[in-house]
Amino acid sequence: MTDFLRDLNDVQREAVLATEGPVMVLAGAGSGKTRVITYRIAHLIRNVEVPPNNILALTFTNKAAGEMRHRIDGILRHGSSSSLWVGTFHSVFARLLRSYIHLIGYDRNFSIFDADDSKSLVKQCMQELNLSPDSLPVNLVHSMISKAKNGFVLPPEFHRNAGDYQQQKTALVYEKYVQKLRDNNALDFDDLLIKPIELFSGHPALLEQLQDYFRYLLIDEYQDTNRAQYLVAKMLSEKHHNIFVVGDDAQSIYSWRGADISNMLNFQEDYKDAKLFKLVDNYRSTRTILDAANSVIRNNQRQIKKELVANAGIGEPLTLIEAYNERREAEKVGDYIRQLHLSKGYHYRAFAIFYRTNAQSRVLEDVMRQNRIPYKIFGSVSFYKRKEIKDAVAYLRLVLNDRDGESLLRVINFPPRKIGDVSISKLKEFAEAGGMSLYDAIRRADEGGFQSRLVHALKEFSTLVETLKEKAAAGTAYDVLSLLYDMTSLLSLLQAENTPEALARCENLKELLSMARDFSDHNPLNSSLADFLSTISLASDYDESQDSDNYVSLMTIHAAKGLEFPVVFVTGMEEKLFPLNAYEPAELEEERRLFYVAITRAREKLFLSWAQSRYQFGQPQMCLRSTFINEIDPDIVCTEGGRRLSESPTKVSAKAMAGRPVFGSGPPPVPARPMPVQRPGQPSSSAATPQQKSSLRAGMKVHHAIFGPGVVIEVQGSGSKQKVKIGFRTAGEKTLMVQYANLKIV
DNA sequence: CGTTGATCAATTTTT
DNA sequence: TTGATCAACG
Repeated sequence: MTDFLRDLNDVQREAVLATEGPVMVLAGAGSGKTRVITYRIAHLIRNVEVPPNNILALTFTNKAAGEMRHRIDGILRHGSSSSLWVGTFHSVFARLLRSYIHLIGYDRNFSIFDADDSKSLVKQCMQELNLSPDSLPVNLVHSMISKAKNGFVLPPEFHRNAGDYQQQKTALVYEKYVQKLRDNNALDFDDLLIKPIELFSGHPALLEQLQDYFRYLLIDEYQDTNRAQYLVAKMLSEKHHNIFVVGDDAQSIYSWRGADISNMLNFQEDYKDAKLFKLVDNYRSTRTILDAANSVIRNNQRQIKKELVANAGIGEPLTLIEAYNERREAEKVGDYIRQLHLSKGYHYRAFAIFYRTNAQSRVLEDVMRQNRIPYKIFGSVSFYKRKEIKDAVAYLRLVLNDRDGESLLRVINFPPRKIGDVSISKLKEFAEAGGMSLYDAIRRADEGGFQSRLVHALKEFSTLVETLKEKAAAGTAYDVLSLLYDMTSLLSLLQAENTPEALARCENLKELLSMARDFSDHNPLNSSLADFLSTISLASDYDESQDSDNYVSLMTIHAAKGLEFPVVFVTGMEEKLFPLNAYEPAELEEERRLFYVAITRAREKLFLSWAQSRYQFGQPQMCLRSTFINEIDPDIVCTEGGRRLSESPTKVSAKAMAGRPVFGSGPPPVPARPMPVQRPGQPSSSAATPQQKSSLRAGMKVHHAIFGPGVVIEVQGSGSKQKVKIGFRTAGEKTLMVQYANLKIV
């Protein structure tokens, strides 16, 4: 009966069996965290005989939720996970809110605004409040509001606590923003966590009903919960106290998004009589890799002390790759991959290349392509963020919820139907004056005193939407979408453009259509437009499981959490890149946890690489090796030559050179090793131009690739920001940035 | 009303 | 370097 529990080690089993009361499992990297949580659920169902629908398991990604379901089905008989509540915080609460949100004055067909939508709403609020984005950047306001929401700080409290100018103004925007969301009958991502709290506080009977229903609450990646999530979990578990959380404080890497590691550190105070289990037996990595991880994380103050214990052999030392610049770095990584692939038989899928920032992926990608190494970049532009997809989805949202002004504005002139900014502002005024939503204003366009051409265009638009609404009432998402494509001739318009981009967009739209069809097929009971929209609003590309294709994986370290690879390259190990500008000790600690995550992804081999110089914002910058390298025991790190770091003669101590541009106005510093020979046919980098730059003088005759011949009138500034005003024979006067102008002196 | 060119800014981003 | 945004044109 309890056969499956034999797969667990002692601590894991105890954690699984402690089914009653609060439990926290501190699960180090690779210690079988998912295993514990899935086995516990299986145990609850099989042995404790808890009905599956009384179990709620919350994760952070859809992928993790899917994985969990899959593994539970593997332990129990297939399909037994179907009535379990397993999902992300966001998707589970979105689903609950569809049933109960009318209690707090929303319509059940609320739209879910993604980050772009909410940003544009913030922008709109700021415009209405006459706040210039120069003194108060939209992004800052948006992130302050989001942080406030994640911390469950509502507008009144935010207003009270607002200190400086920015906070005070943000408080005003925040109030307006909340009001506008309501007018749009929309929730942003953060609302999906906050609204349940508001709902439960105002409706204790409902809360109690749910407390009894979700008798067993399990939360994965607890170190990443923010205050709102903490509160909602606390509310749900208040009655029965069966809250089970799993996490690793050392892998908390989302504090900048409001994740609060205190939730984990204070668990035992928050939940009286909480049991604590520590999983430190690692089943993933070699001892050397774990030694490296342990020695790095030891430098953090704020943590629960634990050291991972290896079960695998000692393994090989880490390899430190030092390269002249980021291009060489990428080439070296490519060389190692090819060599390990050819001589040691590693599949391409065994390799992962990590980087701190997305910008670093470009060179790596170039080099992989040149070397014919199959690769895949994770987390580039999401499918759902593509313009054409957002446009099509906006139609669907509007059909479901015609108060959704964001969506309306997206599609009112898509495909183009001659309704421009001017018409839209007139329409807005009309709506404002009549206290209507924009869509109502459109429906009553003939009363607005608009030009008849505009009235006609608006009527046509509302007829389209109304027809789609009728379809939505009876049909599936697929039906609505295909009718939309038909009525707007979307696909043929794109095909007519006949550019590669237009055809790609066309393909994407077809893909969306087939997704809608799949969705209806797989969820015959919940295939309404609302269900489809919820699912895709809360989906991301990170959910894509790695299929069996054989490629090298390129991703940011954030995206790598939860994954593992036999061979890992951590690139860009440089000061100010990794750790990325850490102004406060807490930030440095988070960067260190990120490094810890990177290290612990590796099973067998770990390479760390850095470049002495790297282009940043188009400028080559001198780089210093990351201090994180020094935190690893030098006995377990080798240079490419095979020497232990501990035996290496020189330690770079070039603090004085920090941040200095490689090619400034003065003579270029001598590189530590000879410059690589410029390959023929390769575009020369800016290294070739400094002499020209500094030698430009007024009166010189120059030649420009586009504007042709001209004479220098004036030289402004120096160095990288140098500009030059040139009178061209044919093109007239122009002021150009010297570094990009590519001028030839005649 | 839609296109072009200048200007400016630039982490990480589970949902 | 890229990309996003906005003013000035056609």
